[in-house]
Amino acid sequence: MSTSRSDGVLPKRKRGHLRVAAILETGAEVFAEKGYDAATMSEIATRSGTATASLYRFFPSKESLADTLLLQYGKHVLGGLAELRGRAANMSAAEMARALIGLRLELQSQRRFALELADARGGSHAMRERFRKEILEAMAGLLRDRIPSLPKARAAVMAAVLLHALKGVANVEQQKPAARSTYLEEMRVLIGGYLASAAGAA
Amino acid sequence: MSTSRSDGVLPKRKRGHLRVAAILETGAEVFAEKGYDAATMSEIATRSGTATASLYRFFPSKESLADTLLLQYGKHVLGGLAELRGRAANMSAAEMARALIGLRLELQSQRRFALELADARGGSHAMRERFRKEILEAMAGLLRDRIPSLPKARAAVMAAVLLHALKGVANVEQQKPAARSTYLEEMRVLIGGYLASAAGAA
Amino acid sequence: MSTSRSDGVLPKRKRGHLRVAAILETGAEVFAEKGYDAATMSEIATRSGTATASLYRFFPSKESLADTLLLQYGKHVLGGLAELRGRAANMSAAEMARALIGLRLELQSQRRFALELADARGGSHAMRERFRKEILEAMAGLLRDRIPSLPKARAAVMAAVLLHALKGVANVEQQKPAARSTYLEEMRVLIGGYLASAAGAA
Amino acid sequence: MSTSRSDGVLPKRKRGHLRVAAILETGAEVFAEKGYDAATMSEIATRSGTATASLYRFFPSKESLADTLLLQYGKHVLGGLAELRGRAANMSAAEMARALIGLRLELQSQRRFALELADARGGSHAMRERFRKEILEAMAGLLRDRIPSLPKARAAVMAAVLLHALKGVANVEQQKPAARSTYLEEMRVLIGGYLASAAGAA
DNA sequence: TATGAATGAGGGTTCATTCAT
DNA sequence: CATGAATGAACCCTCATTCAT
Repeated sequence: MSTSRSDGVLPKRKRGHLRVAAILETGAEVFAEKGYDAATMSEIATRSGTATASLYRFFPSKESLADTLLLQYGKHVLGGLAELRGRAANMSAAEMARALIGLRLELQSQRRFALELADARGGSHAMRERFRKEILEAMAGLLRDRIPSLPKARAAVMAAVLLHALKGVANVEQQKPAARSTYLEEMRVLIGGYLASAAGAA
Repeated sequence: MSTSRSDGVLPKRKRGHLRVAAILETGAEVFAEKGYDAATMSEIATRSGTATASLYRFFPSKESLADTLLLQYGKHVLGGLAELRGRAANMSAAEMARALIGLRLELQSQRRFALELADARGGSHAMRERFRKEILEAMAGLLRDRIPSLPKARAAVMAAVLLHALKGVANVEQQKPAARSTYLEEMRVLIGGYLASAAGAA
Repeated sequence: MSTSRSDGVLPKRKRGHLRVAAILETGAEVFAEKGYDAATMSEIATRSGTATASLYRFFPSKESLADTLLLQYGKHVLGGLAELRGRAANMSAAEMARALIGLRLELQSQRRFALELADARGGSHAMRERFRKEILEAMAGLLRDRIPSLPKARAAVMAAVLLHALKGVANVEQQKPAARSTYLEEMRVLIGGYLASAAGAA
Repeated sequence: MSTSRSDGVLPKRKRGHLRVAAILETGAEVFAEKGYDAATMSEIATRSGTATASLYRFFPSKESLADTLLLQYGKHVLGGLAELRGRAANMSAAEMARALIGLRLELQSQRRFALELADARGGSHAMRERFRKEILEAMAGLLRDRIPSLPKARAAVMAAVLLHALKGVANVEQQKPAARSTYLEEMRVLIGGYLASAAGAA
C-alpha cells in the first residue's frame, strides 16, 4: 500500500491541501451515509464547500475518491494490526479480543467513514480486493504469531471468520445507548471464545 | 381488512400470479447481482419477460418491489426460526450452531438471499427496520427457549451478536472452493462457542 | 453496407418511426451547421421536438446517430454511383462530369446533411473509414468501366483525386447567387478535363 | 496606429516572444491533431510549458488563439502567392500547377497547416471569412496576371474552383506511401488541366 | 508577474416513472 | 389491460475562463 496517488493532481499549496482534506472527510461521511452508488459527487462537493469541478481537480473520478479513502482506511487498519502484532504473542485470548475490538472502535470513531460499505460496493474492484487481501494476511499473521503451530491454510480461513466477526463492532451504533457496553462485552465473548478455541485446536 | 392495497393491483388470475412470481424471482436475481442501486427496473422487466409499464401495475415503485422481496425473505427466515424454536430446548450449543448455519445456507441457496444486500441499502427504511426487529426478536426468543434464565435485555443484545455472526455464512462464496467446508466448520466453532458460553453465563 | 442497426431499439409503431425520421433529419441539419463536436444532443432533441432521453431510445450515443446518418448517406451515394455505372461506358468525359456533378447536387439538396464534415470528424472512425473506402472503390470501378486499360492502382489514386474534386460542388452554396451557375460550369470543366486526360493517358 | 491591442498584452521582452511563439507552435500542433473543438486550452498550456492562466495573458480566448494562428497562416499563404505572382506571366499551365502544389506542400510541412482544420471550424467566423476572401483575391489576381483577358467575375469563380482543388493536396497523407508520388502527379494533372483550359477559354 | 486553485455552465447519458395507443 | 414511447430530473465529468496568492 504505497503512498503515491496516480490520480488527479497533488495539491501544491496550503489551500489545496485543506481542500483535499475537507473533500476526503466529507466523502467518507457521504459514502457512509448513503452507500457508494447513492452518494453523489455534487453532494460531496456542496457539503465540503467546493464546486463539483474542484473535486475533479484532485480526484479524477468518483471511483478514485473512494479508492483513496479505501487506501487511507486500509493503512490505518494495517498500521493498527502491525502494532498489535508485536504484543500478540504474550496475550491471552480475552486480551486479544479486547485489543482487536479496541482497534476497531478507534478506527470507527477516528475516521468514521464506514468504508465497510465501500468494501462491498465502493471504489474499484481491484482496490477492494487488494485491501481485503492485505488485511486478511495481516490477521492471519497475527493468529500465527500467537499460535505458531497453526497451519497457514487454516489461519487464512480463521482470519476470514475473525474479520467478519470484528465487523460486528460497527453495529454498536444500532444498539440503544443503554445496551452498548453490554453489546461490546458480548462481542468480546464471541471473539475471545473463538480465539481461545483456536488456541486449543492447534 | 379491506380489499384495497396501497401497492399495485391485486392479481386476480393465475396469469397475474405467475407474472408477479416471475418479477419477484427476477428482481431477487438482479438485486443480488448488481445491488439495489445499480439494478434497473428495465432490466428486471426485460429479464422477466414483462413490459416496463406492466411491472408498475404490480409494484408501484422500485422501492416497493424491494420491500416485497424483503418481506418475502423475512417470512422465510422467520418461518425457519419458528420451526427451529420447537427443537431448541433439546439441542446442544453445537447442534444449535449447526442448525442455524444450515438454515442460513438453505435460505441463501434458495435464491431469496437477494436481500442480504437489500437489507443494507434496499427498499424502505421502515421495512428494513421492521424486518430486522422481527428477526432479532425471533432470535432472542430462541435463545430464551434454550436458556430460560436469560434476562430479556441480555437476550436481545445476544441476538444482535448472533445475527451478525450468522451473516458471515454468506462469505463462504468468497472462499476458495477447497476452503469452503473448513470455513463453515470454523463458523460452527464461532457460533457454537458463543452459544455455549451464553449457556454457561446464565 | 447492410441495413441492420445494432444500436438502440428499432421503432415498432408509427409514432416511433416518425420520431426516428425527425431525429435523423434534425441531426443531419445540426451536424452540418455546427460540426460533429459542437453539435449537442440536446439541441438535436429540442429542434426535433423530442426530449433528450428519447433520442437515446433509438440511438444509444451521439456517435451512433452520426454513424447512422453516415450509413444512410453512404447508401445514397453508392446507389447513385451504381446506377451511373451502367451508363458509364457510353459516356464522354464531359457527360460523365456532368452526371457526377448532378448526382452530387442531388444528394446535397435531397438529404443535405453535409456529412462531408462528418467524414472529417463525425461518427466512429471505423464507420468513416468504411464509408470512404467503399465510395472510393465504386469510383475506381466507374473509371475502369470507362477506361478498361486503366491499371487498378492508378484507378484507385484517380478515384481519390476525383472524389476530392467532386466535394467542391458543395461550395456552390458559398457563391453569390449570380455566380452559381458559372461555378458549376467551372466544376464541369475541372472534372471533365481530368476525366478526358485520364482517358488519353491510358 | 496606437500601441494597444485588443487581444492580450504585447510581449515586450524576448521572454514573452519566446513564450508566445511556443504557444502558437503548440496550438497549431494540438489543433491539427484533435481539431478545434476537441483541443483544450489546458493541453496547449501544458504541452507548451505554460500555466493555463499565463496562456490567457497572451490570448484572451481560445478563439483568439485560433484567429492568430489563422492570421499567421494566411500571411504565409498570401506571401507565397505574391511571390508566385511575379513569375506567373511566364509560366505554362503545367509549371503553374506544379508551383501551386509545391507551395501548398511547403506550407503543409511547415506545421502551420494546423489551420486547414481551423479554416473549417476554428477561430471566429469573421477571421475565417476575411482569410478566405483574401486568398481568393490573390488567386484571382494570379489568374488574371497569366490571362489578362479573363473577366474579373470569371476569375473570382475560377479562383474558388482552383482553391478547392488545391486543398486536395492535403490528402496525400491519406494515401499509401507507395502511391503518394502518383497522387501528387494526378493532382498536377487535375490542376494543370484546369489552368490550361482556362487559358484556352479566354 | 506567474501560477495553483476554483468554478459556472454545459455535455453526454441513464433511469424511474408516466403517457397514450 | 398490455406495451411501445416519452420524459424530467439527475448524474458524472469536462472545459474555458477567472481568481488570488
